[in-house]
Amino acid sequence: MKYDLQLCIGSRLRRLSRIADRHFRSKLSEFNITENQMTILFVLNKKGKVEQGKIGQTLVLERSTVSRNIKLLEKQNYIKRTSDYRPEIELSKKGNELVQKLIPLWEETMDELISKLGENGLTYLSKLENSLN
Amino acid sequence: MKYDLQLCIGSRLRRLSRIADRHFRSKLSEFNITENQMTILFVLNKKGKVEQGKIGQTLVLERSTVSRNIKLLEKQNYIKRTSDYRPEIELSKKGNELVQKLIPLWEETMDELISKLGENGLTYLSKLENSLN
DNA sequence: AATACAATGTTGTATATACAACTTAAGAAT
DNA sequence: ATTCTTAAGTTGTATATACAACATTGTATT
Repeated sequence: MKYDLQLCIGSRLRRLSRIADRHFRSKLSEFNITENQMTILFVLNKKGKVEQGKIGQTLVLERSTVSRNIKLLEKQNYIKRTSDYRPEIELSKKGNELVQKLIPLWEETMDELISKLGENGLTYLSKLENSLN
Repeated sequence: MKYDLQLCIGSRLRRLSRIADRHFRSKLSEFNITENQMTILFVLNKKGKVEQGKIGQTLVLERSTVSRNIKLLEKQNYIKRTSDYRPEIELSKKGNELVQKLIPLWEETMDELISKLGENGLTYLSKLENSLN
């Protein structure tokens, strides 16, 4: 083999994302949401009322993934949607309150991860993102 | 917020792994296996007959994930297992033949990705791995 | 050897994701 | 305005993963 198996870029990136997710998830156990749902709530917090598709566009998520997550978040009354088709989504009051609780936890996790990654870690991550598209 | 949402390390690593996976997957459409199963086959190709747990250890995969993948690979007769409990796994003849076909495709994909990542990309990835644990 | 504990494997449940098929609406072209 | 095309949303199916519960087997202690 030209490269060693351990070099497999796919397998390694998958592993890295599992590690990072574990950090975030450990802070979310008391809330009934996932890491992914957290980032969706943050998008809504930042952008206000947006079309559903805009969320996927921001986070580069599949339409189906967004669709299902929206449904899960709505079930817990964290978001509101306007029309039936091509709805606009926004945080509910309850969702807003949740976001206020989540932000410090997310920041703690980011602090943890950044301290692990070191000063240059974020730069490396950005460089990977810039080249991989 | 202390950090910008777009900086979320979890969300970004998830996205990167999706991108890399897409590259590998596009080469796998004619075979009935996934990226993850491919790496498992490669582990078996490299290590020969191993305990199932060793696979998870090598790739840092959950026991349940390995268990289910083994089952899927066995269903297609790509691997053989010895005993019933705590089995030893190895490639079948058919599995070996598949691996021989997969290796060049995997290498092509690695070439693609490495050319995108640039010379330093792999170094950055390694640094991320070394710091994130 | 018998018991207790630890490691390993399996299975159930829930979400993440890909991809395809389908539905519905919006916009363009006439 | 009607028709056509395209974009967006939903849903079905399959795997990836986490986590918990459970089963099985090895190992250590006595």
